[in-house]
Amino acid sequence: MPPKGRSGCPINLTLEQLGDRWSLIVVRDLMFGNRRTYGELLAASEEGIASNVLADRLKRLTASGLLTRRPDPQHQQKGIYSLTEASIQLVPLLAHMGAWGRRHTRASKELSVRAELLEEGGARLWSAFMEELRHLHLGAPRPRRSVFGALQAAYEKAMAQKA
Amino acid sequence: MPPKGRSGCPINLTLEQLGDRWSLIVVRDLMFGNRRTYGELLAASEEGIASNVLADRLKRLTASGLLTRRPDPQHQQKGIYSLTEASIQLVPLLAHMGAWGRRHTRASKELSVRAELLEEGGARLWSAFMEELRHLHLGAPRPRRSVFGALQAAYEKAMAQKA
DNA sequence: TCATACCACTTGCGAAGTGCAAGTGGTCGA
DNA sequence: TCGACCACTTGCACTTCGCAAGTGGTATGA
Repeated sequence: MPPKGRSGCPINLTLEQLGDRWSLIVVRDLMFGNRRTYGELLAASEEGIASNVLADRLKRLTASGLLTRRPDPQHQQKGIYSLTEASIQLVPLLAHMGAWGRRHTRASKELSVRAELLEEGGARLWSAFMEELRHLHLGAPRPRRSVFGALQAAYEKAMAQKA
Repeated sequence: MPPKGRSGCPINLTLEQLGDRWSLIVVRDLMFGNRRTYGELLAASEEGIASNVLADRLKRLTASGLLTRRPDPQHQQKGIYSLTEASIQLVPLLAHMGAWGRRHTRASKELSVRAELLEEGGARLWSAFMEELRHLHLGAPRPRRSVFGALQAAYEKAMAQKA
C-alpha cells in the first residue's frame, strides 16, 4: 500500500496530521485538562480557540482516529470526546514539547509547572500517566497512583502562590 | 516579562513557533539530511516544498533563533544555514515524532529506518547525535562515533534493498 | 568580455485556513 | 410551554499556502 500525502517519511506524516496551530492544543486540553465536551473545550480554552475551528478539529481528529465521540447519556445533544490509544501515545511528544518550550520560549511559570514535573518524571512517569489516561478514556482499570491528580495539584498550588 | 502570544503555556508557545506544516520539515532536512543551503533544501526536498515557503521559513526560523545564516565564502550569493543549540535540542522531539508516525501513520519502510534506529537507541543515542550536530553546526569538537553516518548508512542500505 | 547557465529569492494569484460575530435548531429545566 | 442553554454552522474579512513564472545578481566558459 503506497503511503499517502507528500511523502512516506514518518515525521512528515505526523506533521500532516498534527502540524497546525490547534490540533495538539485540543489534544492537550483533553489530556491534561480532562475536558471532554465541546462546551468545556471552548469555554476553558486558555488560548481562546474559535468555535468553528474547534468544531473542525474535533471532526478531523475523530476522522483520523485520534479521538472518539460518544453521546452523553445525560444530554441528548452533547457528545463526550475521548482519547484513543493513538493519541495517548502522544504523551511523550507533548512532554518533550513542554520541556522544549519551557527552555526556549517565554513560557509562564505557572503553566510550566506540569511540564516541569513531566520532564523530571521521565519515561516512567509518562507510562503511569498513559495508564491513567487509558483508565479515564478507554475504560481500563484504574491505576494505583494518580499522575493526573499530582499534575493538577501542582498547577493549582502554583496558581495559588501567584495570587 | 509577560509571555507573548495566545498563552504562556509552553506547549502552546512551541506550537506557535513550530506548529505548521513546514518548519519542522526544514529543520529535519538540515538535521538528518545535512542540507545547508537554500538550493540543497529546495532541490532534495522529499515533500516538494515551494520556493517561497522555503524562503519564508528560513527567514522565520532564523529570526526566532532556530537557525543562523552565514555567507558562503565560495559563492557570494549563497548562504549556509546552521542549526543552533535551540534547534539541536529538538532532536528528542523529532525522534518521538518519527516513532509515533511509524506506528500510527502509513509511513514507508525505507524512510522509517532512521526513525527506528533513533527509537531503539533512546536518549543516549540522541545525546550522541546532538553532540555530533554541535560539531557539524556549531564548531564543537568532533565526537568519536558518527551517529549521522550510521543513520545515513542504514537509510541507504534500505533504499538499496528496495531497488 | 560577453553570452549563458545558475542561483537565491520575489511576485501574482487562486485556494485553503483562521478569527470573529451572529445565527440555527434541537434540548433541558421550571 | 417558555426561556435559557448548548453543539455546531454560516458569513465575511483577513492571512497563509501552493504553484508557476519572473527577477536580478553571480559564477563560468568561449
